[in-house]
Amino acid sequence: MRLTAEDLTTRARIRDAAIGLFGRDGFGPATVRAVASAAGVSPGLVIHHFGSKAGLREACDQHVLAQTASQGREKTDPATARQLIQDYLNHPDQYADEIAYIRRSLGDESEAGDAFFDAVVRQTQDIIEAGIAAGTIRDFGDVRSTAVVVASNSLSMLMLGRHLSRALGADVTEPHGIGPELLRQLTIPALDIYTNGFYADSRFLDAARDALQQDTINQGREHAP
Amino acid sequence: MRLTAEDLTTRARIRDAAIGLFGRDGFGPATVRAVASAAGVSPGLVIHHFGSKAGLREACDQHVLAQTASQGREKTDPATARQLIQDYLNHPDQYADEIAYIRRSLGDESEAGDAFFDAVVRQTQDIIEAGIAAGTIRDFGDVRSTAVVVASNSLSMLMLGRHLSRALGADVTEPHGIGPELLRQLTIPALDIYTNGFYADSRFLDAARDALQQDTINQGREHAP
DNA sequence: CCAGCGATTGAACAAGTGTTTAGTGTATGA
DNA sequence: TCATACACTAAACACTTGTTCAATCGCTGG
Repeated sequence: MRLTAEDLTTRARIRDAAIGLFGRDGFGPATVRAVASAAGVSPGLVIHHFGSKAGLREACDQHVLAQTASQGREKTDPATARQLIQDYLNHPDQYADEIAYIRRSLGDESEAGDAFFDAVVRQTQDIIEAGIAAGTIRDFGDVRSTAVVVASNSLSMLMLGRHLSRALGADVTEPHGIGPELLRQLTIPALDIYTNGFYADSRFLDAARDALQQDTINQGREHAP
Repeated sequence: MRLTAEDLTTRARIRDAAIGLFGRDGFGPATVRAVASAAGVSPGLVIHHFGSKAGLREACDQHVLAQTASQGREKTDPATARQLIQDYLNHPDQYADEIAYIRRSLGDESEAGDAFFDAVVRQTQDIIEAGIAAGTIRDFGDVRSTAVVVASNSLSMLMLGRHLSRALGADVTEPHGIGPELLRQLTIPALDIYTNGFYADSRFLDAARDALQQDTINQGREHAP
C-alpha cells in the first residue's frame, strides 16, 4: 500500500517528480527545469533543496532503494511474494515510476543499480537454498552462479519489458512497463522451462562441458594474438 | 573477421567513433564535439557528413543493424553459431563497441533496438522449431511465447553484463562487456537449468496455472478500483 | 592551366544547461 | 513585537549544446 494523496512535503514532491523524469528520460536528458516544472516549483528551489542535480539523483537513489528494500526483505516468504505480485497486478501504475527508475539505474553504472542487483541476487540465492532444503528446487553444483543466472533472467523482463510487450502484441501505450496480461502470458512458458527444461536431453549440456574442457586446455594457444 | 586497419573513409571513422561514444555514454549525453574529437575532426564536419546529430544516429543504427544482421543470418546453423561464439571468445574487444551500442538501443526506445530484438526472437523461434523437428528441444504449447522468453533470457546477459561481472567477482575494467571467463562460468548453470529444469517438480507450474485460472475468473472484480 | 567542387576548419550563433544571487514573503520563537 | 530562519521566486550568470557560415585546402575534369 502506498500513499497517493498529495500531502507530501515540497522536497518529497520534487524528489518524486525527479524519479519519474529520470526513469522516463534518463538522468542525463532529464533537466532540472523539467523536474521543477513537473513538481510545480522554480528551478532554483530544486537546487536549494538538493544542492545540485547530482545531489537530487542521490536522494532519488536512496529513496527508491529504501522503498524496494523494505518490500523485498520479506520476499523470501512465498505467501508475501504472492501477495506482492497480486498487488502489482491489481495496481501496476503505482509501481511504474519506481520500476522505470530501477531499470535506468541498472543500465547506467550507478551504485544504486549495483546495490539493487546484488540484493536481488542475494534473495534469489536465499530462495534457492531454502527450496533445496525443502525439496522444491533441484540441487545444483554452483548455487551462487545459478542464482546469478536466475536473477538475470528475472530482471530481463524488467529491462526488456517494452520489447516483450511489442513482441507479444500488447498495446505499447506505456513505454516500458510490463502489464498484467503480459505477465500472465509469460508466466506459463517461463515456468514450463523452469520445470520441464528447454532441451529434450543433455546433449547440449554435455557438448558445452566438452567444449569448455577443450577450450580451457587450448586456452593458451587460442587466445594468443 | 573484421577490418581493424585505419584505411577507413573519414565518414566511416566518424560513424565508428559515434558508435563507440553512443554506446558508452548514451545518445543523449554523448556530444557531437566528443564524437568529432574522437574521430580527429572538427564538429562542423560531423554535421556536414550526417546533417544533424539525429542523422548521425540513424547512420549508426543502420550500420550496426546491417553488421549484426549479416552475422545473425546464418546463426540457425549450429556449426556457424559455435564458430561465431569461438570468434567472440578469442577477440571480444572487436565486438565490444557494437554490443554496447545494441545494449543502448534496446534500452532507449529506438527503431533499431526494436528491429534487433525482433530479429533475435525470430531466429530463436526458428531454432526452437528446428530443434523440435530434430527432437533436441522439447515440444511446447506456445512456441512463440517460449521464443520470447528464451530470447529475453539470452539478452539479459547483454543488458546486465556489467552486473554479472560484478556479481561473479570479475574485474570490472570493461564497463559493461561480458568477458570470456565470465561466459564460461555462466554457460554450465544456464544450460543445466535449460536441460534439467530449475524446480524439482511441477508444483510451482501447477500452482501458477491454478492462480491464473482463478485470477482470470476474478479479474472483473479484483481489477475494479 | 584553371574552374569548380567536395572535404575541412575555425569562429560564431542561438538556445538550453546547471547554478548563483538578490530579494520577497511567511512563519516561528524569544 | 520583532528578528531570525526558512521556503520560494525571478532574473541573471557562465557554460555547453547543436548547428551555421564564410573561408580555405586539395583534388580532378575540361
